[in-house]
Amino acid sequence: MPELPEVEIVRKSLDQNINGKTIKKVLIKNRNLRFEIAKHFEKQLLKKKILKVDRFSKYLIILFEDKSSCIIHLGMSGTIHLIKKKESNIFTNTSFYHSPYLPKKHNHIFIEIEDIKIIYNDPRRFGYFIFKKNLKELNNYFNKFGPEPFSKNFNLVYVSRNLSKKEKNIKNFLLDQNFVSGIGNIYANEILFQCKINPVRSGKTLNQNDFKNLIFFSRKILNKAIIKGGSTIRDFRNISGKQGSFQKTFKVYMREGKNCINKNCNGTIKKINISNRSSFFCNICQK
DNA sequence: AAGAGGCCCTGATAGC
DNA sequence: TGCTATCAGGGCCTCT
Repeated sequence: MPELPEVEIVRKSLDQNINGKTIKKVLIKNRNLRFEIAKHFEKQLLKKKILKVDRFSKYLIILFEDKSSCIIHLGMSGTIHLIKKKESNIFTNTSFYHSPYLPKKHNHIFIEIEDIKIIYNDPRRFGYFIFKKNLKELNNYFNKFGPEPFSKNFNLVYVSRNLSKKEKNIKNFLLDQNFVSGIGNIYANEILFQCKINPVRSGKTLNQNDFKNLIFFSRKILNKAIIKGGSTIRDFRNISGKQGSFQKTFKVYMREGKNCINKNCNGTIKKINISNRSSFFCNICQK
């Protein structure tokens, strides 16, 4: 599901609902996610007051008042669901409204935060939760990552220095989180279309104008996706069950065989495999 | 050292 | 209907 825009949508709605509240209960039904959830995880979260919900790249960061934190990665299929406590029962028991969007299977983690219950669902179990004791540990975790597209560090000098003379193709560069953080397969395809760059082009064949476009359109596409509430393919929703709409504006992703949307271009959208990921591009205007 | 590919896992869909 | 094969928004690990 989630690239940077989708994770940002989740972050925003999660922050609005749990900011300033205290964790009352943690229940883990299945510890066997991408990495096994640590033995003392429940204890580490219990009674922690939430300062804010942050995000870096495709990672959610629940920051606590004592500067400890919980990193959440949603993998390919992770979703977070939010349920509010029933008003009428608030003093009598802990029953919550049932969310119509809560799947029946694969609900692995339940966290009660005062009048809110959040539930982590993940069929493929590629996601994970990690607790970090302090800011130093948290920062160390993201040390190896490249800048987000929005960062001032993702600039012409940086891109030029990293791509020039490299054999690796530009599609794999955009997916390489050590080069730039937060772009996944959908947005990599859409960004390259806007840049008019063929995904198989190697870094060393690109010029300064290509680098400028890569920076500009990475920012533009991700920003636009965030404004549109992310992309809903398969069943992505924000934690309140609302769908995104950026998928309606896909220019190449999932458009194999269709006409290029650019006026004056007679091209057709092609689909090829690059490092086992689908790549969609116009065979004429992406050179 | 850089880069390609396998693999972790379940579910949806297509084809027979 | 039911089988099998293929593919999916990520990224870590291993091998060359």
